[in-house]
Amino acid sequence: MTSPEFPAPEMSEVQLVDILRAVADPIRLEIVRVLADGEPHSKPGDEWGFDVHKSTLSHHFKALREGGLTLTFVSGRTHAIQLRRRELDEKFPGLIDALVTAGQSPAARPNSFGVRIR
Amino acid sequence: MTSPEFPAPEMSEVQLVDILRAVADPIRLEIVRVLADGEPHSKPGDEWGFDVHKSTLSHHFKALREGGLTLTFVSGRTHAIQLRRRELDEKFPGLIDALVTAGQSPAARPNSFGVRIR
DNA sequence: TTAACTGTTTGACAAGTATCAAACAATTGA
DNA sequence: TCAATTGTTTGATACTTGTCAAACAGTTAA
Repeated sequence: MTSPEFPAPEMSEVQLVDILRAVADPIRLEIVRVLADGEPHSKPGDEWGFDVHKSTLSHHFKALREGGLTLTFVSGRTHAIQLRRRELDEKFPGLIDALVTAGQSPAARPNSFGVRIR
Repeated sequence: MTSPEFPAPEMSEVQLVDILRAVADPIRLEIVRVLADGEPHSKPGDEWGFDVHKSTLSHHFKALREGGLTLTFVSGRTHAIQLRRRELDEKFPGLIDALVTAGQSPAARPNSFGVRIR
């Protein structure tokens, strides 16, 4: 079963600065970029490829959740994490996109038609 | 005369995380929002309306400059600060816009940090 | 030259944070 | 029931950071 989420703030209480503090870390920023599709991702430490202890990774997941960026679902003894993409896009328009897009080559960036130049 | 800028990094060396760390502070975020027009602004502490010591404000200006967000110009005994808007928009499309646009209703904002001048 | 002005730099300090390691809790499988 | 699995929590530590206060440096005015 997928049930008791870990506590996360209401989006109405989330301030822009909270979001920025949460992503102002290389590891957490990379996590957000991976989660950008808005789908749930399982979070076994191994698959992320970060060279940090599992407790450190857990600390970062907590920072993202408490910063208002993600939700955590528990399913058996595994957990899943999901970016609150819809809520974030509504309250902070363009922010997640900017975080994901930044640094990519211009050709890889979506244009106004949502289509990539080939 | 307007001349010796303080040292600022080349935009090619600026990482997204540096930018995010620089704006992940209430005072610096507000400064960036004010500077968002890309024009030079004089920086006498009084006009910003923050309730911090002048040396603290100077520290924040330095953080923005070293983070790659701003340039500082010296003119006589006054200084001016300017957001590197064009460069930032090119390298991090939509980011500054998102920071300025994001969140609170315009009415709720002018001083959402509760800080005042001393 | 001397004093006032504008802002930076340095020093000190409290608070926050990224990290590892070990202990812990819940679940699943044998 | 017992052991393995998955991830969190707690404790310790080193590092970073936001802040004030005081000293400093360059410029302008008297």
